[in-house]
Amino acid sequence: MATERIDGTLTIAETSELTGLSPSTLRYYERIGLIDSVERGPDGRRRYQAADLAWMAFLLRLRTTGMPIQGMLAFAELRRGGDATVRARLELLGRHQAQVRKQYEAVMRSLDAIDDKIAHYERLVEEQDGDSGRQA
Amino acid sequence: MATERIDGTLTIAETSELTGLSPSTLRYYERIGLIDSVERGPDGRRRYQAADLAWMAFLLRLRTTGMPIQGMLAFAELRRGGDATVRARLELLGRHQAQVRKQYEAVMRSLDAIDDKIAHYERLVEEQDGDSGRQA
DNA sequence: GTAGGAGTTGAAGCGCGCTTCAACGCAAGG
DNA sequence: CCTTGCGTTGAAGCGCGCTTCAACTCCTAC
Repeated sequence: MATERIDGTLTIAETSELTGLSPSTLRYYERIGLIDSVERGPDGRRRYQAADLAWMAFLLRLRTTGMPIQGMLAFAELRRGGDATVRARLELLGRHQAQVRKQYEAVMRSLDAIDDKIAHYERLVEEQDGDSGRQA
Repeated sequence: MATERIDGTLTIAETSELTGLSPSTLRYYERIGLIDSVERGPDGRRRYQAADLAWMAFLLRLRTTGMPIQGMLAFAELRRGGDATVRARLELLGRHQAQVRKQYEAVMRSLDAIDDKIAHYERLVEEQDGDSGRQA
């Protein structure tokens, strides 16, 4: 960290480093309302707080599990609605989870089938190796 | 099946029905070389054979596990190369599988974290319910 | 004063994976 | 003959999730 600030805030570059999101993506997420408008320093530049980082970490988990931006946006909007929306958020997450698990099962079934294909190819390769002496 | 054909071939509509791929997608896949050029009836229309269906089923498994079209295309091209490419195909599939498993570990970790969030919200909801008598 | 580096904005662009469109062909049925 | 339905083609369009670009503003160091 080149310029350590006395408050715990981070520049966009540092936040980018920590989250793995590019500065452009950070600005993009803010623009579309996925991240609440970030505080600015006296120079007009963004200063990310710990709370922002925590929220982004959560967003990243949603993204990792395949939630589309529209879904994350819906969650972000509920969050802005405060305590009254807790139940709705719970439902949103629950539905997402069920969906992820369902998809995961489909993926695993396909992966098993691919396994079979691999086994098939392995037999082929063995035959080729075995034949190499006998063939022309 | 409205018009059963004496050979076992299928129209594009029937193939679409069976695979879940739209006719447009079937044509698109053929155009980009993901599916080998399909035989035509005397009227110039596509007639899908059993072998085509089997290949598509395999492609769908690759797609379900998140392989991008470029990857499937690479596999399709190897397949056209015949027996000589069996080892390369094996490696391609192996790399893909390792990647899928790795990614799904990340997904599962995120899902666990989301579980925690859900548990957190559930506690909140209980508190709200419990407080409803005591609060204004 | 001036150059460099990090940041800002709005708008345009891009790669992916299809989907849609427009114009046409062909065979069967009324 | 003419409509209906299913198919064909090449080209354009689209939604998603960013990324890139151009023009500008600050601050710091020299």
